[in-house]
Amino acid sequence: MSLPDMRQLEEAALHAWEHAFEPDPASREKFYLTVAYPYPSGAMHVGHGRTYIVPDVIARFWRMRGRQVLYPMAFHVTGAPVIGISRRIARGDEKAIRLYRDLYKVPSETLERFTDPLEIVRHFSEEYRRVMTACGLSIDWRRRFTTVDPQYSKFIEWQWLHLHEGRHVNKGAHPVRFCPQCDNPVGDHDLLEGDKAEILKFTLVMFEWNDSLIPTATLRPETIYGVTNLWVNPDVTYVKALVDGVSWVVSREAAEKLALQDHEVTVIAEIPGTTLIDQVVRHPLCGAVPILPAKFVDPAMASGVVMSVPAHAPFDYIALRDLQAEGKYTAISPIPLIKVPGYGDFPAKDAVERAGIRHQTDPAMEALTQEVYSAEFSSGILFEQYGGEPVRQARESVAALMTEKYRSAVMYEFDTRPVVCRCGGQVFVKILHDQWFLLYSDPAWKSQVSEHLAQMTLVPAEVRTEFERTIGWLKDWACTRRVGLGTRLPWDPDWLIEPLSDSTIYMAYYTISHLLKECRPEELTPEVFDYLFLNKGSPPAHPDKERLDAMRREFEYWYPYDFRFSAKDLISNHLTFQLFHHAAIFPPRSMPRGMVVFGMGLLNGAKMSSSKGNVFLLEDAINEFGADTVRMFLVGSAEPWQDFDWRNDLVHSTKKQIERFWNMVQESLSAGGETTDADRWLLSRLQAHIVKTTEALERFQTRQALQEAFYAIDSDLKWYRRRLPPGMQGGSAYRALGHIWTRLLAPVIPFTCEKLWTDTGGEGLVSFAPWPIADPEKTDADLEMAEELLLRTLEDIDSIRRVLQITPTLITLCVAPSWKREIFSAVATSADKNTVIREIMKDEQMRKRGKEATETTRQCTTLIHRLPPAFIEQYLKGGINEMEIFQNARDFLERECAIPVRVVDAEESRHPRAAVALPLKPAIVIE
RNA sequence: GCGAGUGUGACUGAGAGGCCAAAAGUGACCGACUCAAGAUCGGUUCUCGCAGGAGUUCGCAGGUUCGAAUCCUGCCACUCGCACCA
Repeated sequence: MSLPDMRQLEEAALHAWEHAFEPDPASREKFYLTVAYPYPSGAMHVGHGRTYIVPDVIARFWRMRGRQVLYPMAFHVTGAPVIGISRRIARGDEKAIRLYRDLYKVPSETLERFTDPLEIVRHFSEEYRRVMTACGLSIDWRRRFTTVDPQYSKFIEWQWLHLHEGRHVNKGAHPVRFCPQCDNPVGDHDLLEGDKAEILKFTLVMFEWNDSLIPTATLRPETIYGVTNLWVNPDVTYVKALVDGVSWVVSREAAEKLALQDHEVTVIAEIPGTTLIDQVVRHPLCGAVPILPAKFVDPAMASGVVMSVPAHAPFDYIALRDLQAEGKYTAISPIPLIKVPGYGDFPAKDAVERAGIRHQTDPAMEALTQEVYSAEFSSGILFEQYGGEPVRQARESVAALMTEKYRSAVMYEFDTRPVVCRCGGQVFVKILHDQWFLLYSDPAWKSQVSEHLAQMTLVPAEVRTEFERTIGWLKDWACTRRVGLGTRLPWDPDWLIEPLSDSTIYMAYYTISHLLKECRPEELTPEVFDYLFLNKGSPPAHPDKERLDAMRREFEYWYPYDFRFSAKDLISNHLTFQLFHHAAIFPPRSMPRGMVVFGMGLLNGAKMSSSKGNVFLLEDAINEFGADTVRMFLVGSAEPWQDFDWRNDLVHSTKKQIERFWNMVQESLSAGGETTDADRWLLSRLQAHIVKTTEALERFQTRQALQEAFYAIDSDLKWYRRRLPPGMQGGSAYRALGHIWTRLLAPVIPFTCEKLWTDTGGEGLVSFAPWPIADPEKTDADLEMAEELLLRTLEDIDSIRRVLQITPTLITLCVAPSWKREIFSAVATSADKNTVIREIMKDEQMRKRGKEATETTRQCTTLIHRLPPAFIEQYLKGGINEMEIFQNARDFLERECAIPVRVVDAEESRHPRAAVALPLKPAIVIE
């Protein structure tokens, strides 16, 4: 059988598909699906392939179901990454150049132009489009755009004016990780060290010392009432600095940090730690206390000075105890202030003693501190004289009081240090000003989103809890940037809109993007978009009202989108953000309907990663295996939401399977017109496969669909061929099957099927051919059961022969007699297995058989348990005549067994084994 | 650490209280066809068994049930997310 020339076949199909997938509003029902548009900063690998191919399979399926299907694509180019890449390439960074030249195979003359960031996205978006087309994606390329198109910017401006009006954006100060060397905030992925570090908010408690203030940093301001002393590290050099005009004493490091946190700082003098020891300081809430020496005080931690609450802080307790053991400061005793269940007056002391800790440096100290802190926070209550509030509340109220009356300030610090930037510099906390925030923390907004989420279809269902959690967890999002590509904030043009924030409702933009290209950007005022998307106001005085109305119709027709497809790592940002923005901008009838969340990709068992070079480029895969093979492998190796593993050996075998399919359909073209039982059986089975394939695709189960549409039919054909009379190549059903089979597989392997469709006499493109519909008339359950019975019997014969050591010369099948069938039916229909035997024995004929009858009842009970319920149900309907089935199939059975086969009624046989015959399980006698 | 999810035979992966020794595909082995290799086709692939059977398995340890890969509890391992970044 000649194999298809895939390349030629692909070219022919691509030619036929040109402009075929450019849907306009129609009277038919629509199906609008979107994917997260790519950021084209590198070449596509096979992982990307799946992201776009799975939705394409779904798109093609619904198109064949008669829907008007829209599958658009665009390119996300806003943000900073390409700027970084172009800089690295410009400065000759080896690693970047290797990645682009060797892995992504960018020609050197193109690479030279990559010093311009726009060249990078231009190059790769062209590549994306080329490769996506080669994959057979049924995308409407007329609607393609990039996020720096001037029309798109107008759309973003419109959206943001609404967000502003709706009070969803606000300006504020915000602490961020900041690298003074880079002069920029640093994200997680920019850190060499300390990527787990969180920013903690300390309260600076101001102690007075001579003409200066000594700020001690604490997370527990309420413990001020129990302060017995301060701790200062005698080995550290402190500084006296003017902070906003007031003299403070802090560590040198602290002075630098404070300068980044909204303070004007001038260092005046150095003060050795030793100078501070034994000095006396005052605070209105605890009176005068001395400064004591402690080595554990870290100058890099917040202000470098801490207050000591030995009753409640294990570190403080043990440090004081150690000093007192040397006979120093014996006059100081811990001051309790919090009542905690499970502890005495001095929780720190209890904890230390319970844990048997002897020394400050004991590694268990951290955990112990945490234990005491959490206990006090969750169930501690301040003593009456300190207000009697639970710690939880007191923490807030005491901090507020100190800020208001006692000059306390806030200082941010990391919980773990050091934090190091990719450039090697130390990272600090800086307070950014004038930053704009999307107020995702707004409870009203959150609940609006939650309510909508409850009505959405989510696939797989398990992701719902993750979405719910994300909605609850989201805090305000800093949504503006100073650097990068993007649209400027309309009311504050010094800021650029952050790239995740400009990609939230662009699915609406697709509906009109092809028509917008004709519009001059300056015509696209907010009123125009209000009219288009919100049906607000009358059409503004626009030079081309007809075009506006055409756009309105597009939007009204397509929106809302039916499904959005995206990888699961986007749940906690993009996928949830877009719900917030839809809720803020659109009325309920335009809200998204569903989302499908994908798993991640592996390559030969290891995580795919461009930076590690562990990628397989999609274009290479297509060239090597053919687009259909790549498609079939990607949708067939795992369901969309599962992680999948690209393995070359499995891809190879996928290619062979497509070839087998091709051969079988070609072969079916020459099949004869005779109709045998096997043909009726094949058609009957096919109806079920049609139903199951359809249901699977409706649920996005592409793997399941392929299992039914390919492997299940394939294995039916194996049996079919076995059943055909010798010499017969294939009957009428085989021929009919080819025509249907081609359509069932068309969404997955459209290139191959386009050609086969033509060959099998289909009209037009298979891409638009009607999806097969199961014909219940063709289903014959009795026939299917008869074949199943034959198969089971053959298996039984086989398993006997395997253990048998004689060479058999004759097989006798002994069919169960009618009285056994009666018992079988009685057992199968009885509700109570315990009384059934009594019922049976009421019959006189059965009583005569005595022990034989009870034994048969027992055997039937066991057998019924072991057979599929559907099988038994069908048997009870009465259309099965075992004797007839086996008699009719005698030729077949003899062929299979290669020895004579006799079929008799069990009662006619004198062989002792004949007695074990049961309905659906004839006794087999091999001699 | 916190949150969500996953853990099945050599591998990928069905399975959602009795049809389960557990689908399908891959791999491996054996046969057929070939001068031969490949492709293709047929068979076998947990252990034992001279009659269609029995035994031991579904991350680990318990529990519920007449009965558990499937339900519950605990533990272990892996994946994803934890934000100013696409």
